[in-house]
Amino acid sequence: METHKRYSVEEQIQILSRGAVEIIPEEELREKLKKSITENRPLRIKMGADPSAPDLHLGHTVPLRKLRQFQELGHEIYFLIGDFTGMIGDPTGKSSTRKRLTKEEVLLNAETYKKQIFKILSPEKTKIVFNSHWCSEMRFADVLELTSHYTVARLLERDDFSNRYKEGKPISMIEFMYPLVQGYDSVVLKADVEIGGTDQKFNLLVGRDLQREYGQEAQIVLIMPLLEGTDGVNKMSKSLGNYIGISEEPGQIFGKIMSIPDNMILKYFELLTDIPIEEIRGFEKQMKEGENPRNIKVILGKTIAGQYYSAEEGQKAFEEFERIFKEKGLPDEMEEYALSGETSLMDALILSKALPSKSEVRRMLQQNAVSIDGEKVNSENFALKPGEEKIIKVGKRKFLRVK
RNA sequence: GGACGGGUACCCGAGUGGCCAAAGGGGGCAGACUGUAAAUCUGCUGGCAUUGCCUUCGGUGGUUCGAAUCCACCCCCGUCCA
Repeated sequence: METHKRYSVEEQIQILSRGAVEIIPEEELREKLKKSITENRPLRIKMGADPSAPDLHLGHTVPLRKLRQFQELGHEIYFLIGDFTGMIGDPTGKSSTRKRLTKEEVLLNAETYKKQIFKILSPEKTKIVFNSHWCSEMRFADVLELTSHYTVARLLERDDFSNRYKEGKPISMIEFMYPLVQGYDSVVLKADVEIGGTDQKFNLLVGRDLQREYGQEAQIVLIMPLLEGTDGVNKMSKSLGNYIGISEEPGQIFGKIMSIPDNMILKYFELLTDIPIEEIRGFEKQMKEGENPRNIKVILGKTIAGQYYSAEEGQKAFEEFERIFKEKGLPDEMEEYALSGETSLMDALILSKALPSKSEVRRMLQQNAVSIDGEKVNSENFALKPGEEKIIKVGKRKFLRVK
């Protein structure tokens, strides 16, 4: 798509260090970039992904956006789907092995990945590779060869391992192998740079060592922070329910952005948008000078929702939001439920699946959380008649249109 | 192969015969206050039902008027010894 604008080494470094926690070592990255310019050869950038969880959220986009920057600078991306390492599971001490996905499952997940990562990456400059291709071909002798290049002492340097070792907790051989396998991927791919979250630092560094052992130039390790979720505390994850999915509706994305704690605003700008750093500094200054952080957050929400849809959609999401929460209005679209006859409020809420149980409905009524057309209601027997359109609101965010 | 410890509601965790739908904390939800922020305060947090019933404490059987609690067998997890 983009014709080759030439970026100088320093320009590249500046772009690439945005948001990065560490570049190990930065000097070597300079060397590589310099060589890449003089030899007119793109660098090979590697990032590994878990084969099992293809529902991407903003947290995943942090390293992906870094990959995109590399692409814009003319480099080549190797997006590695760890279908082989996936059956080990990155060591956490929780479970040492996971069930192996079938080929069909892996391919299916890969398709889902593609659909999502190409919202960020350009397909032309992305190669998708599977590490089972080379890993499952290895014979036992090859595996021994690999292990001969590393020592137990060095593997024990990993926090997770050393802690467990000290505490006398088990470390299974298979998970002990994990960093070696991941590092070996870098050898096979001849990676120049590998990108990963802070939790990946050890593994990525093993890659450097192994490449040297196999007579290659060591890869640069570029560490990106783990993004906190909407709670501002825990890293964003689906299981914690504090995530913002990139496939969610623009209104959802905007609303969720509005609910992040204030102290996350600048970080989100830096890691999730292309807004220039100087401008972000400007926001910081404004807030220090008393600007209501909410207004800055609105810009953030519009920008991010806009990135995955369009500026107009972002604007629309914002207006919708204003209407609902500021002016206590109603959203454009809401769940609908068609009455089949006169129905009590109780039954309508249950049948429409707005609430999961009758006890829950009673609780909500007791807590003054239910209103019909803006009037608080406390009786479960409130009669709803077909033909009379009414809007039921439960709590702050749940709307139901019955007719 | 052996010794010991453990499996309680979404999570952690108390409970060792009835007062247990099960303490406490976390999380979640709702209300107030706000900027759908943070902090704070209050309430709710198995299901059904107009104060009663049903299901739940790893599984299956048993003892008992009555069991999360006692007994038997089994399954699972962890630590240590071999």
